[in-house]
Amino acid sequence: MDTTQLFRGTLQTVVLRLLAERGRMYGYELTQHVRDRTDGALTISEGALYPLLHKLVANGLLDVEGARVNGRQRKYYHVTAEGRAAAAEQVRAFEAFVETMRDVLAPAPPNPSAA
Amino acid sequence: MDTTQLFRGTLQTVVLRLLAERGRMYGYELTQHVRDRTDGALTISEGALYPLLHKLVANGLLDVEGARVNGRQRKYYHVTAEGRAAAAEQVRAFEAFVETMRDVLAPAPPNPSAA
DNA sequence: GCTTATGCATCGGGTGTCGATGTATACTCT
DNA sequence: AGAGTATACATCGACACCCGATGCATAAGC
Repeated sequence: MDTTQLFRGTLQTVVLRLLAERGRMYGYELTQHVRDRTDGALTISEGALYPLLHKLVANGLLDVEGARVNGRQRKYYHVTAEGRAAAAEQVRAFEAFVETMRDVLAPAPPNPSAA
Repeated sequence: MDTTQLFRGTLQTVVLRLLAERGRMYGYELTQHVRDRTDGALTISEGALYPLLHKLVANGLLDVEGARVNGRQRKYYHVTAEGRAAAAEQVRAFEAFVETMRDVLAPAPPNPSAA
């Protein structure tokens, strides 16, 4: 089956979080880093990443900085203050989501007698 | 923001798991049960639920059983053997997904020196 | 008799993602 | 010199999943 479906809506959180943690990264680096860090469990497709990066810049969550390294073009991204706040909030939202999911998927709910 | 986006791709897992746990339920009951169990954090829209139930039946993961209670029509669903296996697998997949997410979202990864 | 709750259902549209495709430069191997 | 691979950007068509609106029908409450 496809685990992929679950990652839907997570990409933005991942990108913001990684950039918040690591200061600045460029697109290709993001794909490689995530692939390595998850042992291939999560791979960011370029078709999803680049449009997202553009959108995040347009929304003021990221800033871009062009560069040229070893003759190759790069675009370094880093989070804005707003982006950093968004990252934190989305990580929190993810934790809440997991919590909710566990409540639903739990084998048996505890008796809701008292508070 | 919308926490809703995260639940994408989770609905099938939720439905299968609940039915595997509780034996049999009907559509409306599923929506109410999930709403109550999560204190409103997760609400299953009918526009998402009914097509899914039909699909799961078509795929052999669920069986249907028509009924009439208090003059009102109901359709009880219960998991097949295949559905039960799928439920277990999808819950496992969800746990793996969460695990992967934590690896990515973790503040700092441990040094990957030894096993 | 209107509204609310129960209970089923479909359908149009939006959104996020994949996969394919395209461009360009640098390195490696033969 | 030419082919293949890695690096690095980007777009675009198609698909899957879901929401919100809408519809039908019965029962209960006001």
